[in-house]
Amino acid sequence: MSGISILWFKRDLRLEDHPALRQAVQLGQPILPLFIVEPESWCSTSASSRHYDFMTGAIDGLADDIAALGGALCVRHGSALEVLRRLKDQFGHITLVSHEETGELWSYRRDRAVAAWCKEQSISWIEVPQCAVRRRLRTRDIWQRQYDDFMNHPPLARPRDIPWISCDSQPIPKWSEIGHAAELPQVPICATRKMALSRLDHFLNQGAQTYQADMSTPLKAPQACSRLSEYFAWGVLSLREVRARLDEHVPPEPRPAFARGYRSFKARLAWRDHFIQKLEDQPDLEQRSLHSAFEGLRPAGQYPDRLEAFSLGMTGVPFIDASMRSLRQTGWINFRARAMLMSFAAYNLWLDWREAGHVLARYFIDYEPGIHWSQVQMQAGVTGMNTIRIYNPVKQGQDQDPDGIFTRHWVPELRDMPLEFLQNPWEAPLLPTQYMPPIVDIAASARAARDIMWQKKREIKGLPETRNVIAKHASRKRPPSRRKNKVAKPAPSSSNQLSFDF
DNA sequence: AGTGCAGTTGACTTT
DNA sequence: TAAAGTCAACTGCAC
Repeated sequence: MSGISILWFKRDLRLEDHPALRQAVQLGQPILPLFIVEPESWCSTSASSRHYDFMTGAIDGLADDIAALGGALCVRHGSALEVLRRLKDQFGHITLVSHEETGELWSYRRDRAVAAWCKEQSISWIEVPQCAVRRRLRTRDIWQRQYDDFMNHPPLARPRDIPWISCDSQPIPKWSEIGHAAELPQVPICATRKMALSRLDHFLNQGAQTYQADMSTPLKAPQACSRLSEYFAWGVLSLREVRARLDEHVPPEPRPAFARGYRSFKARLAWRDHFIQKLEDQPDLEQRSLHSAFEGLRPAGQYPDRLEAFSLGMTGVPFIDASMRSLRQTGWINFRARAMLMSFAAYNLWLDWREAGHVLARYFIDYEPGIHWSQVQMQAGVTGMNTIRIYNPVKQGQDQDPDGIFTRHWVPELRDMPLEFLQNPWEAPLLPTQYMPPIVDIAASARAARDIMWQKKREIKGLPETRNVIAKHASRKRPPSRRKNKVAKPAPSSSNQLSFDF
């Protein structure tokens, strides 16, 4: 039987270390490389023009790489099922090969529809994992071993002599023709593999040295962090390639700081798959609280003015506004600031986690559904298994931006505010005239949120659902915190004896 | 060189 | 990846 293999690219836009490509080559049939611009994807509430621009750039890069090997990427626009139907009509016998996607709910449903269609048409669809996340994971107990097994396998070399075939391609639509969300400020985007590799080099030789010290400082984090997340999100770079490079790289000056940076970074790579696995195990993670007790706690649509102020960085809380404006303008901010922003939205502003989560998703150029919704739920305290962490934006500002340079840069209204009151200008003897008063009382709102959240936590303690969530999703690495041994007290020296310690 | 005391530090617990 | 509270040990200082 003479058929073709369709290599369906999704969020795996590369040829290096590409398990699905390897699989397609092994089938021995001509390979049609395909990417589908799916309208459903781009009318998602989480989607934004900056993701689209990045995807477009990555597609261009992939098309160039395929062209360099004598092939041509076929780009089609439309629903995946429709596009695949037409290709089936055109080519007759097809085999579908792709990576196992862990994405938003619409993509889960689309994959189920495609799978059903394949079954009905007797088409074989081979899905291969491209990271350590596993479909139908039975237990979290084996997670660590499974992660190591995958990551310790050497990256797959790009196959030689790929038997490409091609068919006519469609132009990629403009964002205005396909997107729903309002256009955001333009951010500089370079989605090429070349840029990804140059950032990796920079991290290996420079960033790693100050990674741990600077990653939470908004002013220094952009240089100290790897800045590879957006490439991971679209699969321009694989985690395994990066992990391999880390392991073989010799620091320029072997110093403990580099070793610490590498170790810490590697741990974060592992956390990535750990969080994506949660979405794999719970495909509606973006819509439903992991623990049902927290559903309906903060009704959506309750505070449209607060949501708007949050989105624009106009809350009157300096470090929140500085972080939000910076994120909105650049598409990236360090992890700690992300956590703080979500905490502020969920606790101080008491916004529904989905509403705030959508705003952040659209801003993050590196939006990755599995990490994002796991993190949003965790920071909003609705998983039923993580502790409640309420950030104090005044304290965070003082700790993370001690000189106030970052805050003043993004909130120029406070240019002349003395450092002492920069993070809490409402307490200054001379109130700012340009800058708005805070839209909520930070201390009062945090206290109210804390009381409600801990009350809920007490209510659900030990319930079957609570146990189930922990069994299904909790990390097994650390056993439940045990009381540490107290330092043995020295025997109380009975007054004057034995005290001749000259 | 000890005693009493206020203030600080750090480890640990609670929310 | 939090912040606030508790408690005991420690520090500096006056006497």
